Amino acid sequence: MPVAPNSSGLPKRKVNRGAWTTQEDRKLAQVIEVHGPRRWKAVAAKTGLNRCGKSCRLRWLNYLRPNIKRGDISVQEEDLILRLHKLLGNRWSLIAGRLPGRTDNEIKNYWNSHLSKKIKHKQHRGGRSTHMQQDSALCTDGATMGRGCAAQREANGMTNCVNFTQDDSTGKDPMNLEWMSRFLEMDESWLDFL
DNA sequence: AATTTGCCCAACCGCAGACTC
DNA sequence: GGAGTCTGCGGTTGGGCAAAT
Repeated sequence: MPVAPNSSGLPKRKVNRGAWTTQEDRKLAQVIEVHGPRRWKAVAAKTGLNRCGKSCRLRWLNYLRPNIKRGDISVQEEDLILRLHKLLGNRWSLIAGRLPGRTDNEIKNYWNSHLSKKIKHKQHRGGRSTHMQQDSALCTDGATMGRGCAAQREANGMTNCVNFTQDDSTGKDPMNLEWMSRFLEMDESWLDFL
């Protein structure tokens, strides 16, 4: 396929796509080490890999970033994901922020491949006796969940008990899982009260 | 052994909000 | 204040692999 010319009449540089190679990873890590993980367009340019900024950012956040845990989501983590999803809906980045070393992409994938099925299965078997199941049903259906679901909670003031800001989800000062579990238990009793 | 099916996960896409000039 | 650009997010896709047929 011919490369479309840009406004200057020169052919557009072909953007590299697809899986990252170890050489590309190394180069990206080197550039980020020097310039930091920001100004992604500039980072992408400095790597000389013909990758777009978005692609570099994603690769860094989901794979190259230090302290990333991969695979083997523990029972405790799974429980936490379920509870947080119940509270926040498809706000994967916020959920990931409460699970040190986990990425939003990983949690989203884990939810879509494991937990959503688990919940469906449970509902099918055991009816919908708990509010958890009810809430999951509300929040498991593609476009209707996510921002909308969490936004509704916010509108109801339900997430105001804890300040889920972007800053504290960066992993600098991750809350431990026990603390979060305790908070979620509190939140569940509060939901019962409603 | 070859083919089909289903699952997992990395990566891309489109959008919205934040930021900069 | 408005236009253009950048960043971050959630949804979706497609390749690779293993299990099933």
